Amino acid sequence: MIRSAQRELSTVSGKGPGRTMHEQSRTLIVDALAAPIGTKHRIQGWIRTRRDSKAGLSFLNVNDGSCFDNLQVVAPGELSNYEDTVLRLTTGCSVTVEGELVASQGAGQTIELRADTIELVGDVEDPDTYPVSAKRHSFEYLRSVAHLRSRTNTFGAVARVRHCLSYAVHDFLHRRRFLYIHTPIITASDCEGAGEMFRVSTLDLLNRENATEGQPAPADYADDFFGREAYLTVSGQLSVESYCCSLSNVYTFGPTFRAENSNTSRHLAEFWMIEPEIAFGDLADDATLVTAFLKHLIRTVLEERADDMKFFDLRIKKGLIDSLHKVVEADFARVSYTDAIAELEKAKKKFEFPVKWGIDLQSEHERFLTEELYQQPIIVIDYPKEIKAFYMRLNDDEKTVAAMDVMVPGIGEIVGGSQREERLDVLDRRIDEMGLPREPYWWYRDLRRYGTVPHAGFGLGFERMIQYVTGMANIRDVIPFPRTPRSADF
RNA sequence: UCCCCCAUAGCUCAAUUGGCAGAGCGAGCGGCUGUUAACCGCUAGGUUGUUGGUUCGAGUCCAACUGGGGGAGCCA
Repeated sequence: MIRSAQRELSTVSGKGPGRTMHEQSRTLIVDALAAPIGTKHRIQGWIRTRRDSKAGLSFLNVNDGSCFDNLQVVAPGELSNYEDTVLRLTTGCSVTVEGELVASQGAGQTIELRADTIELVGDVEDPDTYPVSAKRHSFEYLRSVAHLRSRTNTFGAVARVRHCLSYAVHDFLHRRRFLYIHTPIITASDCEGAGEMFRVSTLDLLNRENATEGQPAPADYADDFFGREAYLTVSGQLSVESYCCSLSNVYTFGPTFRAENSNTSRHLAEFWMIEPEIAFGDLADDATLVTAFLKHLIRTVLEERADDMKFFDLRIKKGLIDSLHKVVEADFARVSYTDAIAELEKAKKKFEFPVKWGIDLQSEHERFLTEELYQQPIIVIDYPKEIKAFYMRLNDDEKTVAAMDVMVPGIGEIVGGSQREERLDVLDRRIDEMGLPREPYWWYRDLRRYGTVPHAGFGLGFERMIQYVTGMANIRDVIPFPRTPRSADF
């Protein structure tokens, strides 16, 4: 596919036989901007703006997504197609430009490409209705043209930061000898216990073969594809625990699906989650890992995407870079749930939800703790067992479990984790207490019957991390094509 | 799912008590200029989200629906 697409493109630009990517004579703009003056380049990208000078030349800002900055192309009036092509280029047109890098006479940039040839690859049908014209657009509007919004500064920057973070996740864990485990997307029973699930089925619910008189027949999952009910995963954790109990340090990084009817700026029906799991480790190890992990991600983005981060700092959230630097330097505060409740009770602030030991922390409580009291990311540990999942390890006080939530200013909860209950008798007791059936967990319980080990892990919401790092207010703007209730366009 | 708010030109928004549909940006054309948030002039651009209702008359008032935003819950 790529080969033929390249051939097509090469034909359009009249450059002879097709080339594969690595043979291509194309210079990406990120490389062109770093190349020495006097070198010749062939660049390809999309026009951001065109400015004409009646001194007989035009300026084209061209972007190809390889970095934040555009390359300024100077188009001399002597070009054979200056009148009929260059002067008709509009925002969004794709072009191939060959020329020489020269020192720029203007302000805004140090170098520019003086064009020898400019070829129009793809025209813009109607500049008046081009959806991402050269003006400010609201994020709400851009969501309705999600197929084109990556051509804007903001969404290009988000995509590059997203890639950088994604790469940094693998890099950090790989270097610490974690193995990347591909846990299943389809799960066969509702035993993951993390909320509403999407059903996976090949049954035609609207046209049952055995429907009679408009009366639908009852579902019989024995006839379904898997011969039983199946769902999209809400977490890879239980699966990855099994690999943890043999390969030691492991992680998942994949799509996750929640059918919750959540309509907020920090929920998606389809999102990506990173779930490391460490063997022979406890909650303290888990907290140490998550701290180093988050710091590494932030540090990497600040270094490798300085161009995009500068933009976010300037246009999206003032002071963003400073606050991220502080996070990298300061240690995260670790506070027990019990102490956090005490702090909230002491606080002069009036909360809508009254504070009392045993309650789940509400948004307003989390915000107060991380944004006002500590003013940095905090790790709250040891929650009451009643408000946490069955698999979390029961502490010696018999009242709390070894759970942790990491909350950050502006987002709230970004990580949820725990030490897992490795004692079969305690696990069984907890399953019973929560009114869950033991049977579906047979394999999970097996892990505790055969060479059980203390282990712990956490789940990091990848999009929330991107939000935190970029300052983007809405989670729908940090994933290419967001899926939310009543919305699955593109 | 609950509460509040919104829907008018390609986009962002105006429109007086219910009385002729407006501006800025973007776009097209022209002028000026090694330009870069350019600047100056002209032009085009509308079934006011959908359906129904009240009224002599509805962008404006009422109802339902659809879509969107903010907050809450659930969570990552």
